[in-house]
Amino acid sequence: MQIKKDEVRQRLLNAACKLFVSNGYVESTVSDIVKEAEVGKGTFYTYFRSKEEIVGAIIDEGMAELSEKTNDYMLEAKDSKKSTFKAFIRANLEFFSENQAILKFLNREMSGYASLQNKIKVVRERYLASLRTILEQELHMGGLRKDLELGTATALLYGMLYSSVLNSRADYQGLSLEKLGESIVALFRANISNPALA
Amino acid sequence: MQIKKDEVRQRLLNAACKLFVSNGYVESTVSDIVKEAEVGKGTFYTYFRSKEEIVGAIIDEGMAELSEKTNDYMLEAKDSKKSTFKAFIRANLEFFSENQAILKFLNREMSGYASLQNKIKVVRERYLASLRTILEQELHMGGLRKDLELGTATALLYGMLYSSVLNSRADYQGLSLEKLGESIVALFRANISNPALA
Amino acid sequence: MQIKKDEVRQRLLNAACKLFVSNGYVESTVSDIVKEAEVGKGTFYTYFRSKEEIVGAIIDEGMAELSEKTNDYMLEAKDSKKSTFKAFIRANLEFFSENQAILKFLNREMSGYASLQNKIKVVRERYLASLRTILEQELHMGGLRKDLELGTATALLYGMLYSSVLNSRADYQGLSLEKLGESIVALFRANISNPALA
Amino acid sequence: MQIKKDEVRQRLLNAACKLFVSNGYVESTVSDIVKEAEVGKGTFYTYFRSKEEIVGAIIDEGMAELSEKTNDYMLEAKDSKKSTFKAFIRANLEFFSENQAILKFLNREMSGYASLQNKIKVVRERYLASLRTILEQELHMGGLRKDLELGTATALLYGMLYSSVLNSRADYQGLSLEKLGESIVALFRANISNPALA
DNA sequence: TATGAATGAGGGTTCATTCAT
DNA sequence: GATGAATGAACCCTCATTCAT
Repeated sequence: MQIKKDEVRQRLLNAACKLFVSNGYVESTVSDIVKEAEVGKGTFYTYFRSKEEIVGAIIDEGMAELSEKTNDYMLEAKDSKKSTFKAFIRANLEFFSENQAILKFLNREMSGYASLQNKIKVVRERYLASLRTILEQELHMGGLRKDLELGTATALLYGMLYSSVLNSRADYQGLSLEKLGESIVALFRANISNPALA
Repeated sequence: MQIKKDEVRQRLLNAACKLFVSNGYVESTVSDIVKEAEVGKGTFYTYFRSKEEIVGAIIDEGMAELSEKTNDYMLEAKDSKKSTFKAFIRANLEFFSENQAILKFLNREMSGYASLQNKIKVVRERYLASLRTILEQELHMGGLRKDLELGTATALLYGMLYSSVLNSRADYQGLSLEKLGESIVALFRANISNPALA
Repeated sequence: MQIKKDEVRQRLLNAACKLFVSNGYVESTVSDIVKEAEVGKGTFYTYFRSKEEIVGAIIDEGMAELSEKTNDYMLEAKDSKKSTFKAFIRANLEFFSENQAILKFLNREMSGYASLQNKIKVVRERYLASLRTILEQELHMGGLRKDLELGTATALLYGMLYSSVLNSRADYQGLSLEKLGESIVALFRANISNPALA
Repeated sequence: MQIKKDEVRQRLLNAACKLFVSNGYVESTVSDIVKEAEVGKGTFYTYFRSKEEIVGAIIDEGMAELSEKTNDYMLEAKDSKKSTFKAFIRANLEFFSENQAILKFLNREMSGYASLQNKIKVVRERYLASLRTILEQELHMGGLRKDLELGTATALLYGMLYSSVLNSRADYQGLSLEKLGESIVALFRANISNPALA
């Protein structure tokens, strides 16, 4: 019964995610979701108190996955004594690329639904903290230029990653994740040609 | 008559913009807009054929203003023989800062309303072209590091400007536009320690 | 001024009639009417108190014309000592044929607008009275079968004329007014087996 | 469940029919219909996709019923070796009297609603065909005067039935369906003086 | 627990009518 | 008198949510 219950919940979650991503939150009705999930309409309300609540659940799921992956990448980088910064950037771009749709959806709909605002804010702050941490580490290892204040650097890194994901497919088809990652790292590197700053 | 007419139109435009920004497009009803604009409900349809149309009008107005300002800044920079790049970055940050709300709205809602998609895409492409142009000019003047491909640089610059605006107020209250602008320029400069380019 | 005033009134009347006939009453807006009449919207209300009132005016105009024609026909028939009955039937069919469009409109929309009901009822009663009169005359002249009560006969005659108009063009293209008129007369004639009357 | 479902549907159908007849299609709002049917507003759209669709349903249901009744009457008349013509006329008058709405629809009270035009046209043609058939049968049996062409007779019969019903209630309260039916039959009879056919 | 018919608040939009110019 | 911008009541319809089964 527990198994069955969770299976239905997951079906609803998947259906909602799929529809939200392709049609947007407002244009995806509860009727659409239960039809996609192949359950009765009333069943939706057995698992989620409201349509808004299921978005929260989707975010939670996504962030859990992101968190897990990020940790994996960082551990892996540490183990292999590689640049955690470069690895992190690359890992994030890849993750975002894989989850582009849901990220676009979250970005798109983050305002306008008061009850979602807080959740999304928390999520972003957590993500920014992880960016800051990795920049801090890299700074300590001497790999970064020193003319940037950490907060500023974090914000700019966030912006680059963020827009890379949101716009990449549509506008910069020529840009590979590889190239983007390298360019971002390069921008933060002290100065590759100037040994005094390297 | 003409004056009165445009005044009402402008009131509706302002009201819609304000509400779209704070509540989102879907959550802002025509009833809300006319209440905010202090006109009758039917009056909305004297000036705009539909709720969707007013969004188009908002974008048009905003882009006209942006275009005008950008041209002004570039001319001014050329006249004073200053770095057009630095001036441009600063000008854009300022403009975005002043029009943060509408930019947030546009970013947020660009999907999900098919009829708006095209307009927004065009607008973004125009903006990206202007970024590319300014980077190209700076590159010719030897002020930019040469390890970045132009397309990549454009994308990253866009990302930085973009997220700076979207997130600055809420999350990085400490960051002044001044500092942000300088940091962005610095990231793209060939060599920060070279006083000639500073 | 009087002339001008009436000209505008007539333009509105014609425009309304044309639009009502082709699009129906509900689907013809006051905006449409004033556009067709090439006057300002407010002008409509200088000449008619409401949209409903203009329908009344159209009916009045039509009935005045019908009344005039009917009288002419009856006088003519009396003068030439012909069967006023046959002449009347024929005259009515012709008149209906010429005014088919507006009659269809009136028939179509006669219900549903309380304020029109009365006017149309009066008009129909006046018309029925004229039918009754002509049948009465014919009866006195011995030209009609005697197994029909006058009221019934009037109602049935009305029905035949009525549906002839409403359906003729669309459904019975083969039926000439000539044939229809003769058939109707024949039905009411005293005895078909009487060759003299056939 | 099935029973309940159809009961609500039928309540809506009855309410709509009643209101359409008394107020017309345009003046009968969905709100009116659901109020009359004593269901919630949304319930209307559980059973009918639109206000227009319920008209189609009314026509379909009505015509099915008419068809059934007509067949019954004709069979019964045949069995009892009575005049099928007389029975048919009487049956139609009775049915239309009870189902005035159908007749109004048949006569396109609702023109201007393109999607209904076709349905109504088809229905009317089918009905006219049935009138023609019954006249043909009667003709073969020698019960009808022979000076009428079949098409003309059909059109005239339609007109008599039509206006008898539509106008009887309002205008000729004195005329019973009985009397009307007899008069119509008489008009078409070969020879009224023949007591055997009277 | 699962269901889906029932619900009604609220949405965008239309249009007859008014009234200041 | 002529105008058309302004108006808001009323329309049809949607959909998140409830609840009896």
